[in-house]
Amino acid sequence: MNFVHPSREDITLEGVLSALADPMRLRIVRFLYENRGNCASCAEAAPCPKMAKSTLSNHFRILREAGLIRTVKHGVEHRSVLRKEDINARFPGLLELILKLAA
Amino acid sequence: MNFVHPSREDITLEGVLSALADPMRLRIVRFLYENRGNCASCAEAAPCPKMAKSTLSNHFRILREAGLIRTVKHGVEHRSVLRKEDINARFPGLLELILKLAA
DNA sequence: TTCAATAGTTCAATATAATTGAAATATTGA
DNA sequence: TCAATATTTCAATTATATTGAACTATTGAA
Repeated sequence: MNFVHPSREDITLEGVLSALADPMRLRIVRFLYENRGNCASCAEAAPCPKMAKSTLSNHFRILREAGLIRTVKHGVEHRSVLRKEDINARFPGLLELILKLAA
Repeated sequence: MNFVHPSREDITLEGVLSALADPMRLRIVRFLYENRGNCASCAEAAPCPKMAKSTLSNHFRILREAGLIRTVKHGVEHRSVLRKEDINARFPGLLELILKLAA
């Protein structure tokens, strides 16, 4: 169960936009952003308590495949960080603007 | 056959992002943007020649319902304009940034 | 070491959305 | 009146999202 992450160059605008177009995923990203570089488990970053685990897991997979987060195993948890540098290198200002506008 | 457009306040970030997350729709929006306020028929703004008419029509519907374009009948054509002012009033800088980054 | 608890993932089923060809609608010009 | 044009609507197919249930991996306690 090791995760596949796209390299920085493989992050696409289409992928980023469609990942962020979902309100639940945007809330996950905001949480990670405000977590300032710290990892968070899926449960910690969950956008709402009543969401099915499998749905949450799927949202994390979409964020991961879009290149927005990086996930590593850490004991029984899977911890994710926002790939802020990669996203800003590829699409400068986009992440911050979207988070600001979604406030 | 008159079109329903959301009012400025009803334009949502989610709607705008998911409308722009499709490469064909992004090309339509780019075309309209570069058209500088001028209307364009569906056929003129078509992102690729081989796309089915019904698919194109559906993309215009999605753009319209997201509040990105305004469409009016003009003879046998349905002409669309980008709702630049409305989008910028609601989400300042977003449209220009996405178009720039997608360049 | 065994076992239960925890955290996520995968699977299969259902529900929702996108794509397309074909048929329908509306407008104009001959 | 009729054919041409531009686009929409419809129905079928295909793709994507959501969920509960079963599965996997890791840890901590008895």
